Amino acid sequence: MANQTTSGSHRAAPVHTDPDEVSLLTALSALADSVRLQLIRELAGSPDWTRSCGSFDVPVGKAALSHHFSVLRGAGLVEQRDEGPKRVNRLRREEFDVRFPGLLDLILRADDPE
Amino acid sequence: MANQTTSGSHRAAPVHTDPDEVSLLTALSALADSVRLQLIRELAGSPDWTRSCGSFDVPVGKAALSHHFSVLRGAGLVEQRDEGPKRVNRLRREEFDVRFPGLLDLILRADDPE
DNA sequence: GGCACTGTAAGATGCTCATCGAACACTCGG
DNA sequence: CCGAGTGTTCGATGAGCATCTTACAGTGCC
Repeated sequence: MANQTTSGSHRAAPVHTDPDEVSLLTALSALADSVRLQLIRELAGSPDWTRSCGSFDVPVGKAALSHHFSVLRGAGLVEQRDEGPKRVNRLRREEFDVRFPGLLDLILRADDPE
Repeated sequence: MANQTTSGSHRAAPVHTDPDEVSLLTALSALADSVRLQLIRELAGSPDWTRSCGSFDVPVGKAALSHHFSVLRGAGLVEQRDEGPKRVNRLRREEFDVRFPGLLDLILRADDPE
């Protein structure tokens, strides 16, 4: 079989959406959730491809977690790749920033009034 | 009666929230709605204090419309003032931009892929 | 004062979505 | 080949929210 970039996996590849095809409403809806914000921030604090889905400290079960990553993929925010039994993540900084300039920076910088 | 800045109104003044007190999640949630996006865009295209609530071309009844404006006020996006029987609006561009730099510009510029 | 106009408040409804539990699929190491 | 670890899918559940209808409260004009 064609040797894939990652390392041959026989699993169903995760479905990605290019940021260019994402509507503003979709992007905002994806970001308007505390769990997903937390995921993005935590992901931003780690090097690319170093964090598996289960390695995030969020207060939801793994089913919900899987759902959230699906939403983030659909919004062009996260890219995933299978690495052995794990699915590792990468924040699509540049690409997303081209589509929605400044939005990601805003999310990562914002200090909330609490 | 005390002549107010606007012009004396005996009505309950609309409750506003300062953008500084708005959390990122609140702002994003307020923006993650097609009707409210439409309101903001239409409002941005008109001079301040020239648009009454009922003057917007959105596909909802006036009760829902009133609700949406309430959400926008709570997110520090819109300021309202009573002018006679009407309630006129103003987009809080500068103030909101200080709290969330670039966000409003992003919303107003974004061309959706359709 | 009465009436049209404008917007809010309250209650009901329906839909979307975040969540969970359980079952399943895949990978890797013994 | 089994078993532990990882993640997805499915069905169900519950909460939140956008919406509507109806009723109500101001405002201004005749």
